Amino acid sequence: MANRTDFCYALLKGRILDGTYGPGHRLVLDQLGRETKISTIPWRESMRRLEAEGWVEIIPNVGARVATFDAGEWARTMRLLARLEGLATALAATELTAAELADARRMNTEMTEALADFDPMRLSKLNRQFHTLIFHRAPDRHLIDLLDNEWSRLDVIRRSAFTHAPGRAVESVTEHAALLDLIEAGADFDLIETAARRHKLNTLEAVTRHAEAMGTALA
Amino acid sequence: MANRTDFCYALLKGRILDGTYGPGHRLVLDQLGRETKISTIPWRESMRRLEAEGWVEIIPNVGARVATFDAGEWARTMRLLARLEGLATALAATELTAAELADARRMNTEMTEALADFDPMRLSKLNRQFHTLIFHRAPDRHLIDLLDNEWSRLDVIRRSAFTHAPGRAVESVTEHAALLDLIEAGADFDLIETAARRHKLNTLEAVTRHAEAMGTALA
DNA sequence: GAGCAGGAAATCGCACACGATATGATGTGG
DNA sequence: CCACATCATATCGTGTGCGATTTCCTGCTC
Repeated sequence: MANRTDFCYALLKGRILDGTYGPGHRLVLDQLGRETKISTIPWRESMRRLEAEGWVEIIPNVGARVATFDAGEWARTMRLLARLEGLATALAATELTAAELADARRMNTEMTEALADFDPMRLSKLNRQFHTLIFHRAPDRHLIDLLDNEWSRLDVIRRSAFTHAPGRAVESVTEHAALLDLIEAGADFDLIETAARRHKLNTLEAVTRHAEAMGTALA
Repeated sequence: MANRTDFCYALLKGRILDGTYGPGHRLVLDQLGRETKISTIPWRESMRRLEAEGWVEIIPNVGARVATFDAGEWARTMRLLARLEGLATALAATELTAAELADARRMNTEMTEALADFDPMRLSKLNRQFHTLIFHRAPDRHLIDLLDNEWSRLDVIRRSAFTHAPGRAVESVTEHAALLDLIEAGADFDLIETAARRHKLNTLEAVTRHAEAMGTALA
């Protein structure tokens, strides 16, 4: 622990991401301070940072609470992520080593297994790992940070809004394979960007269609 | 002034954006505190927020300094902005009223005047206003915040790296008009997104080409 | 003169204390 | 019974003070 502010930040963010502090949960400074024997100041500072990142809302003189996302936020995040990840994937394409691509292929194979085992939790984790492995090689630190943030946001939203489309996972694995083929073949930048964007948009559209069929408004 | 933290945040950010505190400028807590009769705590909190937004770098136990962007940051930001603004413009298209579109047209006309007057400052301001007017109508708060941040980042970077391409402004005005035509004609979402993205990428490519011709590495 | 130990100065990090503010409960007039 | 002023309580906001850490300077050793 370099300093307490970082410790508080990590603790809060961890608890928001893992659901311990759900949407709307009040974060009371004194309370956190008493529980941890850390004064309110590091807590307060960590909350400022979380606020700027969009995880917490602070109302002056009233307090902080964990951000709550409305029903449309999942769709909006996916829509944005499609563009960001399209770009990052195309940028990463020429940076990925053969070993990394092999890793990605392995993950995709594991996804097939998880699919056969009806293990959606594992599937979701692998999916994120797969894409994270790729876009983390994009030579653009800022873009990577944005992507990490949006992915985390998706995870939190998913807990409250059950987003799912039957059969989509199978297609997804196929699209992953096709994407890797493009990258290995040294395909054109725009081609890879479009494929990666399309991949995310396909999920978004599948889920939207399914939600509509179930009579649930999503946006 | 609701509270001092917000005041400090606004002051710091303003001075970073207007260049008073240039890249690398050290932000010493005690010093700011003494100058303003505000204790270090609000300063420190405002810096946490600025750090999360990417304007300031804080090194534990050492201090904060205004972020410095390397030569490639302008290009990376434009590259990202192209995608974000493409999306936002397409989203905004159906939201824009006739009055707002008329405003946008007027701004574009003013740009022609500024162009004739060789007034690059005014040109740049109008250009940002033009795009801001449009993308602020996108029904996605988070996306708008990201865009505002990236545009500000551009402004700061521009101060250190003089980015320019002769003749590009003329084309830009033409492309603006074409973009407005598409929007008014109720063109397809993808068409507008592509046009808006292309518009930004054209600037990026023009500047890159010009920089290369001048022998200046940009990326 | 290079390298390292020791110490001074600058600055950060954080606890504590108390004033300021918001919110909800209580009471009063109509 | 409702509207509104009053007050109690919870919680935030921030000034002050001091210990902790880093940095840099100095001087000793070889």
